[in-house]
Amino acid sequence: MPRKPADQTVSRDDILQAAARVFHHQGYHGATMQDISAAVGLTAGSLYHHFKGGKDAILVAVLEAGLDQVMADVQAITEMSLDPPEKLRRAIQAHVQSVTDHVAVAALMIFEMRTTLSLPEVPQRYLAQRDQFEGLYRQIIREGIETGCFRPVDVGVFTRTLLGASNWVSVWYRPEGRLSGAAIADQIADIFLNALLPR
Amino acid sequence: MPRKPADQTVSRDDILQAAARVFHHQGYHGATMQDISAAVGLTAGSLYHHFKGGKDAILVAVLEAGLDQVMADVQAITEMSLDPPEKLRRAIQAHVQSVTDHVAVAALMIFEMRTTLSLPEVPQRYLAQRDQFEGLYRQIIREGIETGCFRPVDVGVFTRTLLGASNWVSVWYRPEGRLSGAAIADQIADIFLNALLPR
Amino acid sequence: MPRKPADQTVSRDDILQAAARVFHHQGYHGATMQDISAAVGLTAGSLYHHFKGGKDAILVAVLEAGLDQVMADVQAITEMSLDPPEKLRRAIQAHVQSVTDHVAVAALMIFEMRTTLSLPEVPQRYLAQRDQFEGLYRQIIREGIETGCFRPVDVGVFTRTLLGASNWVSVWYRPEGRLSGAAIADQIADIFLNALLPR
Amino acid sequence: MPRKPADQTVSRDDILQAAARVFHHQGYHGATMQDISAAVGLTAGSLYHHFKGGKDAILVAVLEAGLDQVMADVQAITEMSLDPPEKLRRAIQAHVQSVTDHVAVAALMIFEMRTTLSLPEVPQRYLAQRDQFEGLYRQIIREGIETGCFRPVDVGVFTRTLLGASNWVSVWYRPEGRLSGAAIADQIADIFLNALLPR
DNA sequence: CATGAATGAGAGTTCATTCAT
DNA sequence: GATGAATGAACTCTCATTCAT
Repeated sequence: MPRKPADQTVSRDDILQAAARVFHHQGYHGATMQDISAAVGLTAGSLYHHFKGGKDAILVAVLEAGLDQVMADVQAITEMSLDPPEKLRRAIQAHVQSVTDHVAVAALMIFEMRTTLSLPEVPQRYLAQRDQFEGLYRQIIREGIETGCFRPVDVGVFTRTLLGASNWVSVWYRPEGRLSGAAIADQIADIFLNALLPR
Repeated sequence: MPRKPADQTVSRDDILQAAARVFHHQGYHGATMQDISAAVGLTAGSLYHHFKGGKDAILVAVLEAGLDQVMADVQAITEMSLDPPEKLRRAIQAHVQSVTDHVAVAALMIFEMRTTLSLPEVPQRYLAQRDQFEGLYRQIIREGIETGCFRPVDVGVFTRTLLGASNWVSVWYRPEGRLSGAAIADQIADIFLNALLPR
Repeated sequence: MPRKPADQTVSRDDILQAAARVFHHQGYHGATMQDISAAVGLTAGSLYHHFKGGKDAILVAVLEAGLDQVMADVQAITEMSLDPPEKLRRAIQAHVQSVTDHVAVAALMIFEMRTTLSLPEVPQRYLAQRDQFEGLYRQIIREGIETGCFRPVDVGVFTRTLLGASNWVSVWYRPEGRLSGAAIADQIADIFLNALLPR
Repeated sequence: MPRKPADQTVSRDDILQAAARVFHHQGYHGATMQDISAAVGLTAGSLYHHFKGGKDAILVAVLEAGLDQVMADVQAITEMSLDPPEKLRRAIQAHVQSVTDHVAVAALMIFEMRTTLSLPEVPQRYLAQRDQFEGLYRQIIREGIETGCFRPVDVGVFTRTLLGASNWVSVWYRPEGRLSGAAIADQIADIFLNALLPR
């Protein structure tokens, strides 16, 4: 018994976006398929027509899409011919702005990363890409130290400190807040650049 | 890591520790009352003799205990008569070491903070304490800027950047890793102190 | 085994055959409307243009067609003027060969006969025809006993024993096996004829 | 919110018996966990306390228990020192009576044997035991032919014919019917013994 | 005729929680 | 205090079926 003369057909991307929102508000476990389907104007059963894999698959798809995007942004910067400080600054800015622009997805990457994703086999690719992303930062920092632009620091610790701080923005950023995403991005870039300044 | 003092009566603290471990491994939602009770040598039903409130209450208790502890450590430092840089360094060191010493609990503070805790009414006190904790850092930084020890930065952004980085340690720290908790703590303190150095 | 006459219009019989195959492989409940429609080159919804009654109706149609056919074969034989032993032999041969020639349908008659068909009202006619089919055998045997060709046996038990054995062929017959359908049919006829031999 | 001061504790065997009944009446797919649990005086969820494996596991357990039992009965007879005709007679009698005594389970062995059991990996053992059971009959018949007690027949076809007929009893036997299980068993044994009589 | 989007009912399962013993 | 049987609510997922296009 169908109904709904359909305002518009539902696309796979509509679902991904709705799911990101719902997951963000209620958490993966707190969100039901009903919540997600309602957010896109369907009933729970109908979701499975558009998205074969079920709840897990939706989460993974959301995360992969999100990561693909930041990854692309940051990678583009690493391939520019800039000196390490400038490269790092722009990378951080791009990264943080990406976080503020897509808080829902960014938050998911943090909060559903561990237990939700550790069981299945699917997201192996996702985790690999995460490491690769971290590698981009490590590379810039290593270069900067070698060329003397940066003072010597433990690359591993520094990179993760930087990543933790940047990701964390998704926890406290509020679109209606005092500072714009860009402003925050600048500030954070500034903090870490200063931290690397040779004395 | 002793599990059970063997045939001894089970204390409330035994449960808290076991729960922290189980929650850390499987996540709050992935952990069943059975898992927790088994980890402490009881059956699920018996847990309710110790924790009236059930699963939620256990999580909140774990988190509150954890936060109380870090809070005490850091607060003690803020009350010492030290100059802001030294105070900040010691605070960060204490904080990060607390994270590495109790990774399970620290990780829970991050991962179960949002959706798990947003529904009930109980943890209002917990959230308040979190803010208070953040306030300790803000205070130090503000002081440092006013006295000219630190270069001027946006206190809000800086504090959260610092907190994000410190909390994030619970995600990547491995006891058997290359660096000790103390070493990591030193490095992170170093990074943020440098970031505040007036030019 | 042709599946689809390629781009030709789909006939009601195509569906019946495909359905028989699919039901046989996966069982009635294990087979979805998609499976059936795919086997005939349609989408699920389109099946309803051909079979108003849905899945149930398809099964019933398959079974009725199958039963009609065996029924006709066996009935033709009963109407010949042969002595009971010869009549029985030919009936069994026809029946068993019909089973080996249409294993899928024959198996359905066994496996979906009970629970699947007991609920609805439709197949009343089908069940009546089954009884009638059994009656054909009973008649031959009764005649044989009365004329002294067969030793006296309990007609009811004997008939059902015979039917059980013949139907059961659909369970173990393999087209690529050691014995042809005809050979098996001969053997089984032989067994039951011998069983009826007066001592 | 438990209720039920419990007339008696529910045993694993209670469940198996209830399940056999329910499966028999409604078929495996037609039976819900609610039906089964209700038949034993529980709610659906409670079944999982007593039977970890779910619906599949229940069916398999029912079947295995059933097969174990017939197997034991028949095997005991094959080990007696009797001449082949007597051995076969008693085996058939035991088998058929076992069928009439446990119609529900016997019917399940037929009707849920194929599609229901073909998917999982568990019942491999069950299927193996089925073959072994068939082997018992084959052995007796082979012996009888070799010793000249039986006329030569195709052992494979004969055995399956015999098994089909015996199993089929579960389809038409009615406890309240004209003939007792024992009487039916005698008749069927009689039929097949006669069929093997050397001319 | 055929499609495919959509539905809605229902099934199996899991689990926090309770309470008599 | 501890147990374990029992509950019941929820949730994910499947599928026959319908209907606008």
